[in-house]
Amino acid sequence: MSENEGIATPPTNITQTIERLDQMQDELPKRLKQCASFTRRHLHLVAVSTVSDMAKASGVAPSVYIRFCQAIGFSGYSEMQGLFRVQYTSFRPDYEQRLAQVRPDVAQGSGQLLGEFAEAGHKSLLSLGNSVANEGLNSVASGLAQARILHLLGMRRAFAVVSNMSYLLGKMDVPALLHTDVGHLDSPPLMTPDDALFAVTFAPFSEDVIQQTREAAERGVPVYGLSDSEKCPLFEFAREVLVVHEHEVAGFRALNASITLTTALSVLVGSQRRES
Amino acid sequence: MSENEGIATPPTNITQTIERLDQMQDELPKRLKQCASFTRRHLHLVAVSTVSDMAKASGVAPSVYIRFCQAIGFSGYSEMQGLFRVQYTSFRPDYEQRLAQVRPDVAQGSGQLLGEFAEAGHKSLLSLGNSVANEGLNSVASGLAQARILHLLGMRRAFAVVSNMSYLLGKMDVPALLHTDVGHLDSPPLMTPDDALFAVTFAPFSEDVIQQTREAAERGVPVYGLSDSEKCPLFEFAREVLVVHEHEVAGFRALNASITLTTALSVLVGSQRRES
DNA sequence: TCCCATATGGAATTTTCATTCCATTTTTGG
DNA sequence: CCAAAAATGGAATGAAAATTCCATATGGGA
Repeated sequence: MSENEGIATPPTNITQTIERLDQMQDELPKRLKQCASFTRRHLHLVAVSTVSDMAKASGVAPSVYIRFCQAIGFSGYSEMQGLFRVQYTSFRPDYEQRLAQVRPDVAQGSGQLLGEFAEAGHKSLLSLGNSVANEGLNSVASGLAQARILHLLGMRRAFAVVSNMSYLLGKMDVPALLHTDVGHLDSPPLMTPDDALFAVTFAPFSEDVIQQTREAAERGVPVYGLSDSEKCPLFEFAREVLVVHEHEVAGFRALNASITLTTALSVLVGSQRRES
Repeated sequence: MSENEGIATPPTNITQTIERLDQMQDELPKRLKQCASFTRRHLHLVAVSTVSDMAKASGVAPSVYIRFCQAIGFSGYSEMQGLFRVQYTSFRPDYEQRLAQVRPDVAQGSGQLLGEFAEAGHKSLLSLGNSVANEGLNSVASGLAQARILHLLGMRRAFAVVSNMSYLLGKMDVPALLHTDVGHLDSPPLMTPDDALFAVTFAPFSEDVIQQTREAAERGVPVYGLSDSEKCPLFEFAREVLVVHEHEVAGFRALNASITLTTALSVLVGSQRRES
């Protein structure tokens, strides 16, 4: 009988749960095996789902799913769910009470620091939604979509942004050229008025990027840009400049808004190109 | 009275929820403000907690917390929780089939698309808070901080991530080397057991990166990594692997969680180095 | 083929949780 | 300092979820 079999020792962490899942996979009856299989593939759902949800998704009755939890060693679904919830939270009501009062601005530990950056990320994404950028996004996209070759230019902090664009555009078969050799002489001749240049530069603005972009504009190349300031020199000669604001933590800025905006932009360019 | 005040329109996504939270912060009574404050800083807990949990953590009675949810515009806690839970359920059976027909979204317009990417960004940052990654962050940071030279490796989508790290670390005078020549022979000899290698690879995993990393590990180089899957081959030979989940829009993923995590990581490494 | 052990699904029960209600406290305006 | 309005916390209620129970189905061995 199932009463006195295995010494129902409940797994104490996710790792143990996975191990037991894998090891019992074979010796379980059909329906219970379904539970094991689905659960193994969707572990993350346990924390936020009810038994009926998990049962339905596994293709079994709720009671069966509970029996499955017990077969694994838990007393029931609740205990298993508790394990997954704790794993997600690391949170102690009693201790947190204090923190609820005051908002510490300075990062202290690492968890703290990651939290601060996540918070800054949320803020950056929020201002992205409010920003004027949205309006210009479409026209920048169509400007870039018409280019024979799309040149991407960005240094220092901006380099990650353009290299991400380069990857995305390449994936969508948009001819894009990531310039890594700013300052060299071989780049300008590559660009023609049939092309387009997308330059990214954040304050303090890279002189190389500005110079290169200015020259391209003077040669008749359509220039578009992304910056974090209205005072960016790009405004002087670019057809359109998108502006994002990245919130900072301890003097450092992540690239959430820039990456998100340029990812959307790249996808737009890709889809506009496909249409024509 | 509270009956006819505010046009109880419930927020329909994370973005709106955060906005409303920020905007109402001031005009709320004391206890409700506590709820807003705590919730704002622990958004990721909503999906996996009960009202009593959230109430206790905010330092208020459960009934108060529910009143807070209603002040925000929700009908109650359940509705609010539902909003935060759906982010986990995005690949349930029903939704899995939709993957094919996501394309049409792109055609809808740029504002739409940007908004979707921003929303996906919020979700990614939330799961970053939930992720087990946090725990390992510290140990990865100290592992990397001890390296003589920190080697950075990542291709395709991951390249933007490591190039951003390269910039940040350079700015903090941490000796970091961004490998752009994966597959060439000159790289391996550069790495010694005194160094450390940080590799980033997302599914489907780049064979070059895996190969290069494996060789380094076999040569005694401490290896750490970042991936978006528990099945990443890096787990076989890395000392520690951080895992993030990026939400996608129309089959494309922005890098919010990855960039945020690695930015925090870089800053941690920088500050740990400065201490020694 | 028949019997027994085991597995299964749905209904019944119990527990937990969300929500509302109300008495008490606190704040606001005069 | 008082009255009226709002806010608060705890107890009561209602809803939903977890768990158990039991009648039925299924499969393996005689």
